Amino acid sequence: MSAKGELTRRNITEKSLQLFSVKGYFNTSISDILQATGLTKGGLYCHFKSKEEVWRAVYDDAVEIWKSVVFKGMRSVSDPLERIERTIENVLLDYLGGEVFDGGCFFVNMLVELSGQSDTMGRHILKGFVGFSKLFQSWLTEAETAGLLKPDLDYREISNFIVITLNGAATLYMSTRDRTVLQQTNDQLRFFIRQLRR
Amino acid sequence: MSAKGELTRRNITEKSLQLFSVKGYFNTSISDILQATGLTKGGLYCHFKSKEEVWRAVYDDAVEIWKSVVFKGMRSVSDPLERIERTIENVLLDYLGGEVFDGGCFFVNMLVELSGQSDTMGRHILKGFVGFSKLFQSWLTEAETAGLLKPDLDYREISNFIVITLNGAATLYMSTRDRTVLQQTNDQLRFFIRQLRR
DNA sequence: GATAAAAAAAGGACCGGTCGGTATTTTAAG
DNA sequence: CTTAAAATACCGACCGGTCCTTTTTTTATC
Repeated sequence: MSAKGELTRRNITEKSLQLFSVKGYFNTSISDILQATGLTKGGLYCHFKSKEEVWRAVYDDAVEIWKSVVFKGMRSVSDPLERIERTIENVLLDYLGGEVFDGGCFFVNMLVELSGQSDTMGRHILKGFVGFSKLFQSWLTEAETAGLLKPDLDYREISNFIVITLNGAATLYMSTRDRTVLQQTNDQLRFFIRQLRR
Repeated sequence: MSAKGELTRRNITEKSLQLFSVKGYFNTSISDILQATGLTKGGLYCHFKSKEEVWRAVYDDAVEIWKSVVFKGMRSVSDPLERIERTIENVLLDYLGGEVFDGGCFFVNMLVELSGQSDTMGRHILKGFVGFSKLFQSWLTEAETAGLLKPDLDYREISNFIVITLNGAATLYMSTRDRTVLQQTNDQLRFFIRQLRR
């Protein structure tokens, strides 16, 4: 793969990422991608052997972009509960509010569209959300060993609740484009997290 | 419209409702609907003049079904805060947990798929969610006048938060089919509501 | 209640266009 | 001169929708 090849491949995934975000997987056609990239079919299928393979590359790219926004400067936050608060804020204000992807949250959109349609793709996305919840769980455990938490909390339930709320905010913000939705959700979740402190 | 016509029309909307719920709007083809109903094109287009019109009829049906599940026996609940709790429980355990629609929540699925794709359809769905939030707001106002609430609460923010959480639970349950997600979300929201009492 | 006219429902062939994907050829870079 | 990248033409299948015909149901008349 030459330098030029690498470049067009990146061009394909970048443009496809926005198309999939806005139009969804099924309603984005190969022709849409060709038009956006300025390629022809031969050019595209030289880099990917199917539409689904384009999607997988797009998904991997999207994960990297998401991580870079959501965990920005997170290493320096030592308090695990504050780390959770900051991550939530990054998701809501920087990732969603920053319109990182044109059509809202790529992952939520794909989860809704592809769950029950494509087992493999659906599971692929779900794994990401489960991993996100598990990360919160690990931070809560960290907080527990540091003696920061009230007793008898269900870390899985709490983590799932956070992820659920973030997902819900993504769908409502995508359709309303009302920033107060993000700000208010952030306020509510911050209050929720602070209640966990002993 | 004759008696028989009414019957097949209902047959079309019933089958299409499940198809749209599971496969989404764009990925459900007219052929899918024909196969599910046992009709041919002439038969279908005798009752609806386009795919979008089928969808609108399906949407109206879905609203009625949703209402009948979510507001079941709600008239007899005089305490507005309990009414909110009961409605939330109905959404989570009866509507979502009861698998009223095969593919999860028809409305959330459609909101995600159609927002930004079809302005008219997207707005149509969004209006439903806004109305749901406004209903909670009116119940909170009712609770306020009855002296049940803590002071200085933002009813719009609270109502949106409930709707957001319900939407998030719908997406996560649809993809996991894990009932504990519903039960735990219900617990969290009930706790949240009870904190509002003075 | 039988009968015929009118209307509704359904069938089915067909339309142009688009779908994802393939095979072959041309172009350009190393 | 080799090889990767891109262009082009093409494939069968399917898309939503139209048109016209046939069948069935409803309605009006006797």
